[in-house]
Amino acid sequence: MSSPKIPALGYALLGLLMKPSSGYDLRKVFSSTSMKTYSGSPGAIYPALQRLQKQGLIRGTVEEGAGLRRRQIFRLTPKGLAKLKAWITLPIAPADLLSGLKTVMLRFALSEPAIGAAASLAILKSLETALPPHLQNLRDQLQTLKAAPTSARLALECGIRSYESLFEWTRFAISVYEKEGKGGLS
Amino acid sequence: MSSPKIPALGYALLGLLMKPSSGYDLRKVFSSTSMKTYSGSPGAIYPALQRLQKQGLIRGTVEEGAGLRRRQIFRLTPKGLAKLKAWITLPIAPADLLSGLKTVMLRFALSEPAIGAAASLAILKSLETALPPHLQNLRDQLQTLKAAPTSARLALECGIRSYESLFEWTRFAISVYEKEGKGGLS
DNA sequence: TATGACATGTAATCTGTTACATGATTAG
DNA sequence: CTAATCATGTAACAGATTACATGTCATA
Repeated sequence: MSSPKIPALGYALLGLLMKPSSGYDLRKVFSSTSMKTYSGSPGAIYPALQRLQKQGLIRGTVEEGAGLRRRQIFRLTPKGLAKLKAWITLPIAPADLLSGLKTVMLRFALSEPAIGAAASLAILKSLETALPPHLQNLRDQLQTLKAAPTSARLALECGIRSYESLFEWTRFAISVYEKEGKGGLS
Repeated sequence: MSSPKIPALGYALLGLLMKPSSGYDLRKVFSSTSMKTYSGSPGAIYPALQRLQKQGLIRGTVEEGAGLRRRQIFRLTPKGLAKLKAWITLPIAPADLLSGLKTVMLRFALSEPAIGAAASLAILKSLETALPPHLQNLRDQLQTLKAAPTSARLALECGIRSYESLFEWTRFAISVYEKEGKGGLS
């Protein structure tokens, strides 16, 4: 009925808007951090903000402080926060692993400020169980490439190593959260 | 004058067409291997093939063998092969590292069959020199995040680890090619 | 002859890129 | 006063996704 799919950029914006910001602020975040992947071009951000506002997920208010340039500050609405939380807590599908991990990592990065450490741990645990089958998949593919050019085999091996490294990171991150839990934080 | 930019999917198709194939063959490759990232949906592939043909980079011929279904086989033209080679040998820009490595890895995977082992080695060497500054960048960013939520810091650390693992792979791949070189293989 | 897999495509829609346009404010 | 930067946008265009449409061949 009422939910036109929100693209990755939209969720990135919702996540950043947990702290109220202007479009220009958001552009700066995108272009100064490793979130560049989500594109900081004005032609993407401003229309995206308008769409989110039209859907009632954010609300913009024009600042009118003395001597200030016209600046519109956007804030999450309750509905927007709910959408964001729902997206973050989505189960991790095998397809999420195939199509690059940017999306999953964005969800993880936002999980703690948006929901809490428990949600972060949940994502990590489900990553931990989703990764081994996927790795086995890739290793099987490598077997079928014995006759392929060296560069093709090496490229696949690069992918395998990167998922292995991701797996190790996952276990490390889990241990961080479990120590934190003992310490009584959050 | 005559070169409308070719998107990643276009180059992926050119690369696969070093071995003449039909659109359906290509779709199967995309959906059965880890090249799924380049989308194997018919609505993307068939228009892309038409564009490449319009640009004179590939040429399709309808197979008419007895009892066969209508199948169009596409082949690289000399112009298409030249374009592919030019793309593969492009210098590796810092921006290529930021925007995910899919593109670089595709170029590497295709480098050997398209050009030869020397081209593969060249890509690896330029990766080896491009990576350390980028890694330093990421580590600096991590320093500025000391006050950020744990999950945000961990996410960045995941990125760092994945680039470290890529760096190790690069050195490994270089050693593979250098051994091969000694062995006298092309 | 009806079903399902093969093989190719088209149409509507959405999003992002690129490049440009606009106006306000500060620095020299 | 002029130039640069801040801050926001718009317009034209290309490409991808989704869903549907078409026709052929093999099998039951």
